[in-house]
Parts: sequence; structure tokens; C-alpha cells
Amino acid sequence: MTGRRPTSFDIAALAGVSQPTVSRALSGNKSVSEETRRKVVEAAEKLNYTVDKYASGLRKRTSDTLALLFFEDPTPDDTLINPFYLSMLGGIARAASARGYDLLISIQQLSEDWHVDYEDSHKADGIMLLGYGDYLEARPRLEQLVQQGTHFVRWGAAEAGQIGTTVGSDNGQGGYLVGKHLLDRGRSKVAFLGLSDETAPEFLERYLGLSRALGEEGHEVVAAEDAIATAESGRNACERLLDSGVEFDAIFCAADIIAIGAMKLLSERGLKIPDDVSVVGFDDTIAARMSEPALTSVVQDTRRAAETLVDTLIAKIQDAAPESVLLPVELKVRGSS
Amino acid sequence: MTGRRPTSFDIAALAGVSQPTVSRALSGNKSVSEETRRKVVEAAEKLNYTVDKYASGLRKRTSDTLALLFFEDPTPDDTLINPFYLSMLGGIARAASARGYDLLISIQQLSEDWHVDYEDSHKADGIMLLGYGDYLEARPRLEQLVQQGTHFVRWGAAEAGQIGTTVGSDNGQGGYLVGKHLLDRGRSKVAFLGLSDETAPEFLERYLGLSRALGEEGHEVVAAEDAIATAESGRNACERLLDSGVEFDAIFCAADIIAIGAMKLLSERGLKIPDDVSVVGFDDTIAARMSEPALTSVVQDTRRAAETLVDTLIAKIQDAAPESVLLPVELKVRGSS
DNA sequence: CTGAAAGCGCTTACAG
DNA sequence: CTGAAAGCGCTTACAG
Repeated sequence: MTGRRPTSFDIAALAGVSQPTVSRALSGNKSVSEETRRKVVEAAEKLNYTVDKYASGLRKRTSDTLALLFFEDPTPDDTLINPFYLSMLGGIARAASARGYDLLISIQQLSEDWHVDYEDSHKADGIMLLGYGDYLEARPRLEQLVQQGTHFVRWGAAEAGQIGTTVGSDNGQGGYLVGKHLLDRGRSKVAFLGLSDETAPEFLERYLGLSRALGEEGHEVVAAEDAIATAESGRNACERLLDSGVEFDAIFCAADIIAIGAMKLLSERGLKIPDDVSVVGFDDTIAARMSEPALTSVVQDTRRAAETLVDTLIAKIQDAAPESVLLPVELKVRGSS
Repeated sequence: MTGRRPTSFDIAALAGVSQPTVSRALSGNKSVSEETRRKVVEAAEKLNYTVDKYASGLRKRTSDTLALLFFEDPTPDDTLINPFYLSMLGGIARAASARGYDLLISIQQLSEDWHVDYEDSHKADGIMLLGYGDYLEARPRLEQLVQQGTHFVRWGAAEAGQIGTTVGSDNGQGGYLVGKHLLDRGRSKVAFLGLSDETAPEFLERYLGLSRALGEEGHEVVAAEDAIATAESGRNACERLLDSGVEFDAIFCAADIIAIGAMKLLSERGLKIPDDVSVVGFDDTIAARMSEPALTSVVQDTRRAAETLVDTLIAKIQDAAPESVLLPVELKVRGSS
């Protein structure tokens, strides 16, 4: 550091006003005259002054910071964050910044004691939870957050009975669109790769949506193999599906990354996509668009999702008690179906 | 929010000691007796107390926070961060956390006035710069950082003449390994997709490494088409390459994501990979491993890169003046070559 | 090994 | 519209 940082007293001296006036001028306080504000801003620029976040945070009792907690999928091999969550990062960072908040990031294991951090130690005014998978395991912790009055918003399944405020895509509608589309294409023996129980509520909603669409035409899901959001897991699930001998003419994967693994196995086994099997994913990631053939997928509006998440959290911080939000999705049909 | 947060005075009262002793006990100060520390820790746990980051930061004049600045590639269409940088995020977050630092994130446009932030306003003790592409444009800003005494470490090209401390992969060695490998496979008419000028020093190093390997056998790069790190750009560059009529039997793409786009175009044009054209990428992303055929690529050790970046920055913060670091790379041969 | 005192750099009533 | 005063919750010399 070239000398010490300038403080508001240095600015005050240079501008010929008192120190509190510097604070008022720079925070946009209405009562400061334009003339005074101009002098202060000029002095601040000259000395390259910025308000000390820690002093200001201590006094105001707010941090102007949001925390983003990524929860890792419990992958056996490596520690991986679902690419879709990662793709939301940019939008969240931008949205937070546009609204005057800094963004603190942390990667968490579901097993860790994450509830006592961040807002408790006054690092953030509120918390966003992303990629939180296992509903049952985390339930007590979410309840504790609610009880402590912590401001938080969860990304994920937004169905009734969820704890706290949630922002998420309309997963049920997504699954339903996929079912309708496959039926349109003359495919009625649809298998599902993903989790279809309460441990992964988003995947479950997608499954139920598919099931509903098929049911309307008198069909049902012919098979469901468990897969978590990794290509490896998708590949293995697809292998179990093939080995089970169940007949199918389409596969709906609960995430693109699962579909990527499944498609790779299918082509290794000599199956043609979409002639022998239609494949559909969810998330519309880059990998999906670039696969061969390009993957039909359910699009979530990442930018809007990110903004909604941030805005909802800020509303909570301001005690506005916002509702949970369900964002519309869209089906993007490509070569794989 | 259930009442006000407890302070160190509350803990002191409960533990029957003075407030400074609470601070000492919790910060691990050696002079506190074990007996006293135990009482304090017990009281702190009982009241769910954590040290206020803002008060502590103000007093200590350090923030125990690192800032990570992502620079977006100037994509024409959408705002995208190179997937490779995103893949480093997890490792960086974990490494920072393991060393007792919080991590602040920001997405930046190269054009913005990013130097006056973060350390200036005392939000972070140091800054990591990732995905910084245009060397020439950013040079004056980096020089200003150095001049201001800001603690920062850059990820990227680590060749001589770079400003400040840099941590990066041995891109030259990577390009060289690719050249050798292609020659081994009997391919000598190698085209390059990426940038091969100073605006993208990492890409340039990869290009030069390839060129050196080919040169040792009396060959040279047959063509170089500009591409930035997006699939779209890779596709376009590959199209220009094909349309140029230049003969080639291999393509080295400066990033996997470029290769993904190029491979897609090649197969649309009916070219077989690797029979007609070998394709090699750089970064070893998931998309590369999952493409059809799987992409030969240069592997950067992401975890080690992330840890080295964080450790180097912490060393700088502690005024240890660390050297720039060049990390070894490895070639992962797969079906595409 | 522990306590009393000072002060980090701000913001916000309180006066005028 | 502006200034003098107090205080946010800690950490760190300074004593003892």
C-alpha cells in the first residue's frame, strides 16, 4: 500500500467540511446541498477514496453482501457441482452487483454444519441455497434457519410443503411437455433416468410430469433407473436399463448431463438416436446443444432464474415476505428426438 | 433475528471473564489458560456466538476474504465465462475456505473500471484474476494494481514480461506434446484454431508449442484461424478453414469448447474423425470426454491449479513475494486422434 | 495469565 | 443544511 488508505477525515479536510458530511454526501443523503456534495465527491476521487466496507458494515449492522451456497452432489468419484447451477453463477453475480450487493460464495457438503455460518457471523444479509439435493436430510437444518429468522431463499422444487421461500422452474410442466412431445413423435414406451423419489424433489417433479402426460393417453413410464447428475451415473443407469430387457423407444433424462452419458452408451451399443431411441434431457446446457445428435431439452431461463432468486432474497431481507416463485420452462426440440 | 445477536460481552458475562479474554480465547491466543478457554468456548456455543466479521475486520484491518474476478470473454452473443475457469471455481472456493478465507466473487467486463474495487474498499485482502484475455488492453490496469500495492495473482500465461505474479499451466509444453503426438500418428498437416497473437497469450503459447514440435520435423502449421473460447466461434473458424481450401489432416484447437464446435461442423460436412481429420483440444472438460468420438485433450490439473493460485495469493498478502508458477500439463489421448 | 482502556472508520440521532 | 458526539463489536498494546 502506498501509505495508508484515506479515511473520511482526509476527505473532509480536503473538501473543507466535517467528516459526517462526507459520509452523508457519499451515501446520497438528500439533506446535503449539491454544492457540498460536488466538493466531497471531487475530493474523494482525488484521493481515490472508497468507503470502508467493514466500518460501514459495523455501524449500519448490514453487510450489503449475499451468500451463495452451492451444495455438491454426493458424487462417489470427484467433487462436482451440477453444471446447471454453475451456469446460474454468472447471472446471480451480475444481479447481485446490479443491486448493490457483493456476493460471497461457498461450496458445502450436505453433511456439514452450514447453518451456523454467514448470517450468524454477520458476513451476509441473506443466503441463497443452490443445488441442494437431499430434501429429507436437510429438512431439520432448513427448519433451524427458519427458526433463527435467517433470510434465505432456496433454488429448487417449489411444490407445496417446502420449507421457506423457494424459487424454481416448473419442473412438472417440463416433464409434461416432454411426455407430450414424445407421444407426438409416436413414442409411448418411455423410460426415465434420474431419481424419482423424495430425495430429489426436482427430479421427482419431472418424473411426475412425464407420467401425467403419458397417463393422459393411457400409457405409463416403462422403467425408471436411478441416476444422479453426472455423465457417469447416466451411463450406468442406461446400461442397467438396456440389460434389464425392458422394451423402450424413448428415454427422458432428468438432466442433460445424464443424457450425455446415456447417449454415449447407446451409440457404443450400436443404437441409433433418434431412429431406435429418442433421448430428451433437461437444462439445455452447452454440452446438450453440442452433442451429436443435438439433444432435445427443457430450457430453463437461467438469467431470469438468477434475477428472481436475487430479487426474492432481497425482498426477504427487507422483510417483504415474498411468495415462492415458479418459473415457466420451454421445450427445445432438436435432433435427438 | 430472535432478539439481537450475542456479542463478546454476553459471552464474557456468561463465562465469568472479561470481554478481551473472550476475544483471546476464541482467536486461539496462546496466553489463555486451557481452563478459561474451555469456559469461553462453552459459553459461545451455548449462545450460538460467532465473532462479528465486520467488527473484527475493522479492528484488525484485514478482511480474511479473497476476491475472485472472472473476466468474461467478449462474446458477441451472450455473456459467457469459459467453462474451464468455471471448473476451477470449486477448487478455489475449497482452498480458500480450508485456509480460513471467505471468497467474494465478481464477474467483470474487461472494459470496466475494476481496479478501484475490492482491496481499495477493504472488501478483500487480495484478488485473483481469472479468464483475463486481452493482454494489451488490460496492461495499464495491471500496472496500476502493481503501483497501488494491491495484492493480486493472475491465472494465465506465465511467460516472461508478464505483469505481477502469475500462476498458469505450461501452455507451451501442452502445444508441444500435441504436435509430437500428431506427428507420431503420421499427421503433419496441422491447422490451428484459436488466437495466435498477443491478445490471448495462453492461446499464443499453445500455438507456439505446436509450431516448435512440428518445426523439429521440418513441418509448419498449415493454417491458423481465429477463434475465441466458444463452440460457435470454433464452428465458424472450422468453416473458414474448410472453405479456404488448405489441405490438412489434423486440427489443434486452443480450447475444448472450440473443438466441440469444430467437430460438429466436420461431421456435418461428412468428414470422419479421426480417419479424415484428427482433432485435439485443450482443457479436458467434461464435454470433451463425452463427445463422440471422445476428444484428445491437454489436461490441466484443476485442483492443483486452484490451490496454487490461492496459496500464491496468500503468500503475497503475507508479503512473501512468491515467484510465478508454471504447472505441468499432460496429454490425454482419446478417440479423436 | 487476565483486565481496563483505547481505537479501528464509519453512520446516525441530536442540535442548531 | 451541517457539525459535535456517541457508539457499532471487536483486537491489541499496556499494566499488573
